[in-house]
Amino acid sequence: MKDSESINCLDCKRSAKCFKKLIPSELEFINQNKTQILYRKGENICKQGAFASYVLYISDGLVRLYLESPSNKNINLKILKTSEFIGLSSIYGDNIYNYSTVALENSTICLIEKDSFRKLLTDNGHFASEIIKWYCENEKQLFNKIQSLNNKQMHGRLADTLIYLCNKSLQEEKAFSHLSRKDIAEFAGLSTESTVRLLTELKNENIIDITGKDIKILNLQLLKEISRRG
Amino acid sequence: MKDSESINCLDCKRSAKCFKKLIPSELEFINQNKTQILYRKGENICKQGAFASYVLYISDGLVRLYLESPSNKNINLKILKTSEFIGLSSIYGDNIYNYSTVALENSTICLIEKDSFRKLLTDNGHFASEIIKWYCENEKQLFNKIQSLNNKQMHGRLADTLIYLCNKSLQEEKAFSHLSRKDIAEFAGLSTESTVRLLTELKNENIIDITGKDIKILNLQLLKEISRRG
DNA sequence: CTGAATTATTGAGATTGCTCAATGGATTAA
DNA sequence: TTAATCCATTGAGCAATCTCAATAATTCAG
Repeated sequence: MKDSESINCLDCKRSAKCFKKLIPSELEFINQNKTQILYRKGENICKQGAFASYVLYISDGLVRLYLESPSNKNINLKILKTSEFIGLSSIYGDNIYNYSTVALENSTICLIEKDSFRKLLTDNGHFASEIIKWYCENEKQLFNKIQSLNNKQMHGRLADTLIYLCNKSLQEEKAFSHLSRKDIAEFAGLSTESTVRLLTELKNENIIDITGKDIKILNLQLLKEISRRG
Repeated sequence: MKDSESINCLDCKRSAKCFKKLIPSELEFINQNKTQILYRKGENICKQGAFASYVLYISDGLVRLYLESPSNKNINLKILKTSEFIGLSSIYGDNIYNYSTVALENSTICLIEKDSFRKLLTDNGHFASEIIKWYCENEKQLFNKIQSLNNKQMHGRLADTLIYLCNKSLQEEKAFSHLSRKDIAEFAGLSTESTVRLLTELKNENIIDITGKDIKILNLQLLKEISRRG
């Protein structure tokens, strides 16, 4: 978090690819219909089930997205970074968020009026197409998650999680420093205890290196093999 | 399947809501860039991993959509009916299908050139918005699936599956008559044997009624309670 | 109609991964 | 610094669910 002063969308240096498809008047329109808010580390940016009036855009920050369940057993779906959207899935349909998000570090979020966002979608097919690209990629990730949860046992699931969390862009964000063992477990769909046990195992086999909270993959090939075998 | 003669899109009586957003010249454009194919019961309409050049549209039929895994353990995601799309998630991104589909009964499928479909999306924001509506609904379903698989045990998962498969529109299609116990199990993410045992249990408790392949819910309230409790 | 093949059902034992409990380490507040 | 709290780790037992095997029922081809 560098500043909390509201940036004009036309000057925004952290704008997503889709915004490049807008003409100046449309960008100005968004600018008129957005608010910028600073969320502090640990604060919920949106809550599953809550009324969704805005599409959220991460102007600067790091966010964990997860599904809640009545049984108090959550599932982490992804870590979102600067220039990513939250809540695109609530543009149409029920007017509620389908998931919760929490700020992993202080984050500046742009709240864009949903109605305004919709107007841009209908007015500008190029903009809408970029959003559809996002949905395509997003769905692929959800399919991966489903396959991981349904077809793999502990080892495979944790391997999938580690491969995801160690990807280059999350490494840059030092994602692990913001995640507890419980968080990692909730990515893999495991109990915290099982996760700890497996992590120790992987460390002893020199497949990963653990330094404090940080985890580094030493043998990616082998980890991928574990993921593949399930 | 009533006929296999290619219908002109402008005359199509089974067109999805999004097509209503197209102007006649755009409909004609689709008409020029589509082919219609009859798939017989049991045939694969698309295969996960295969090259995806078309967006598929069910002109008339019933289709099961599932994810495959190397371990030969599949997951059924949904049953698609007349006027629904297959493969919308492959419009952008890798040029491959992310899932497989199989015809549950003889089905007439329209294959629409992907490039043409994309052109309509960029040209017509209202059309694109309808597709985005589809994605929103679709994502919600996937979240439900993830929550069901990750947070619930056998009873809750099977309850979810039965509630889904017994919904009014699938009832009309006699979905169960096309599904084996294994298919039901792969909806719930259970082994076939566990599924059979649980079904018998539910029948003995008069929560469902089993007549041949058909299953009817007798006590929806209780089934929902089982789903809720997980 | 009849055997062959597939699908459904049931039982018993094996396995996976969870829960609970205890302990140690780290971080925070005063 | 010292509690107090929270998080991480480890062990042991237990519960959920799968796998394997045997049998019954159904469907299908000729």
